[in-house]
Amino acid sequence: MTEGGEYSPAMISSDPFMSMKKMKKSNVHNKNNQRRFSDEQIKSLEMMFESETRLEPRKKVQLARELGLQPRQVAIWFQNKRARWKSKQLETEYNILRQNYDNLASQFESLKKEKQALVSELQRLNEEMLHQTKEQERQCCGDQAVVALSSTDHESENEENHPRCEPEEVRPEMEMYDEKGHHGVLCEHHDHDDEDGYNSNIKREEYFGGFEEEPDHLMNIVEPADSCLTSSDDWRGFKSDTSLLHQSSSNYPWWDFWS
DNA sequence: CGGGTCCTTATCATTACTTCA
DNA sequence: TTTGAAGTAATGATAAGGACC
Repeated sequence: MTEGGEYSPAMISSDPFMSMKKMKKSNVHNKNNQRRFSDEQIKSLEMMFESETRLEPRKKVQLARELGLQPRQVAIWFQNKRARWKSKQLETEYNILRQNYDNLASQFESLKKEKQALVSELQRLNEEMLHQTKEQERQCCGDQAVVALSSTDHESENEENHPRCEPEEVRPEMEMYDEKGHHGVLCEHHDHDDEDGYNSNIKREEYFGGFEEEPDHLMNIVEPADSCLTSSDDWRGFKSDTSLLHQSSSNYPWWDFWS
């Protein structure tokens, strides 16, 4: 079609199946026979749109008269503007949410690593402390060891006749708390002895179990959320749900997953 | 309830611009 | 460097269907 709004020969001959309706449809121009509005017209329309995205009929007619357009054209311009503005808004909001998500995922990863490092450090310190306890027991109970080993009633030992425990000043150091605040006191268990006759007084599996099992335990809990957070497929399917955010941030601290 | 108006959404046709051989 | 075809984004307009009066 030509700029002047006439049916071009190419239009008619190149597509014989094009309906008259469609030919007419693409042939509507304003009174100046321009297909696109002038910069001045666009500027005025934009300004009006900024102040109100919907035009009152009276204003529409007035604006159309000022710009030399049909009221219908102004209405259509506003319709298109609203629709396209809306989709742009959606895109912008999506990008913002996406950026927020990326930041959170990144923070989550660093915290996860930091937490893992702290757990390892805690485990190392526990083992070191255990070692020190053994050393102290060896030193302070060395003389009694002979007596203890010579006893024939080894199985019937109980708390009362078991004075070989740590000196008082050591006990507080043996008290431990895991991440949940569960209290673990070394030397409270006397369930079994080590092969070398030394009662470790600790069920290591019980005390460290939480830590040793932790990777799997943690993964069982964290991974689904993790994969959900990092999977682009899931992301695409993710519905923005602010109640979820509120739940996780206020009612249900996310760090509880880690304990 | 039917008609008119306006809206949203999807789509079309055209223009202007960019890319690339 | 120039040029023309192909691709693409922007834009003005229409149609369908729904909501409201």
